[in-house]
Amino acid sequence: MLTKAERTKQFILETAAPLFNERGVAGVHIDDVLAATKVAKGCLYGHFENKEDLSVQVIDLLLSKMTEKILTTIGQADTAKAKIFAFLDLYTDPLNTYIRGGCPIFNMAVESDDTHPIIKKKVAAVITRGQEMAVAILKQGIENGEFSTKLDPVVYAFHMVAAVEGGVIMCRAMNTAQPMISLIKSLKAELERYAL
Amino acid sequence: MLTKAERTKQFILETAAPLFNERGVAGVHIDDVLAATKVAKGCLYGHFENKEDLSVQVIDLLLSKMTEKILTTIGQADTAKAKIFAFLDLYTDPLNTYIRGGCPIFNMAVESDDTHPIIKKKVAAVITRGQEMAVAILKQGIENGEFSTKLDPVVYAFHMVAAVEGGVIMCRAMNTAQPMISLIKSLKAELERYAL
DNA sequence: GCAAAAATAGACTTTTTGGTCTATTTTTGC
DNA sequence: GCAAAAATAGACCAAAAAGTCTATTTTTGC
Repeated sequence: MLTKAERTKQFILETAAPLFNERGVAGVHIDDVLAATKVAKGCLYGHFENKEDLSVQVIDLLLSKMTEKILTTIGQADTAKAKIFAFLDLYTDPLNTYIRGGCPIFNMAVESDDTHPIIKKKVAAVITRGQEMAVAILKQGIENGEFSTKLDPVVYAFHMVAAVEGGVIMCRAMNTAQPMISLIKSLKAELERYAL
Repeated sequence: MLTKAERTKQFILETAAPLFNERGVAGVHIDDVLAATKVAKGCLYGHFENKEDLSVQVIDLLLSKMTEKILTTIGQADTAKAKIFAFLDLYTDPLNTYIRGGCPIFNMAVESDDTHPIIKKKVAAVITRGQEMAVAILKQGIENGEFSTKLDPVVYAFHMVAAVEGGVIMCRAMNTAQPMISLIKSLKAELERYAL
């Protein structure tokens, strides 16, 4: 079992995570975190060196939560096609995301690309590993006869993630989830054109 | 001709624009703008009420520059297909964007969706108008026999923009422009499947 | 060339934010 | 039940950021 101190630290991270996801690193202030957690300042600074330290650990949590969510989702499907479809279905409700504020991976990608090399590197790693995994699933699908060899896994993997993540951003900006339905359908149809 | 005051104000906006695009509203400080423009503080505050005022006017400039860029680009093409292709080709180099820092529309969409209703509204309007325009072009293409009636303009327009913008974010995070080539090719191929 | 307009330098104030410190209280886990 | 660990309240400090003001210089446009 976790010690009280470890539990408190975890609680702070979990509570701060949606704040950072919604407002970005530059948009969150220590007082916001104190207000959200209702923890005393001394307590917070007992667990984190400074805002930078807190930010990086929050981003780590956000990224690992998303990764885990995706992994367990596709882990529950058994065919390559089912895995990809299950992944796509994760994006059906962009106004009400798994973690409040949209997809943390892309939120952090946008904020960090010109400002925060440490976070940028972490985000790049997550995106790259995600692409590799999607590619592996699609290759597997080709090998076991689910998909035609005409399917280019690298191209489809990139296209799929780019579309679905771009779609989330558009939907959130326009305040409507509706376009995601046909987008996901269209991405599924695209893949199905290579089904055997 | 513009008065000196008007030219200075415009100069400040133009110089501050890439800063805001790279760092976001919360990430830019007045001193950054002063350093970039080499203008005196009194001068800046003579042209803008406060940071909020400056920010909103910078965002207006960013959005209108992008809109204008897209409009002139597709304006130079004459068929519906050529217009769409010309639009897609705008995204070939995500590491070296028209305005430094990526696409301002999506940068601002991500930052503002949970934080800045005024900016969010402006961004939503630009995205919506963009979608309407793409749809109009595609409909035109169907009417004049370029595309089959099986093409769904609304679905394709959303899919196309979402993919290409999501692709830009991924490429910038991973520091590579390469995947955009095949993404754009793939979006063009998708459209071409409806060509008559 | 001159008066008005614009910009400068930079000191100054205010507000916000980040971070420290201490004495006290609460909680934990044996 | 008790000592150690953890958390609190909140005063305090430091630094950063926003914004004001003034006296002076530069520029503009007739």
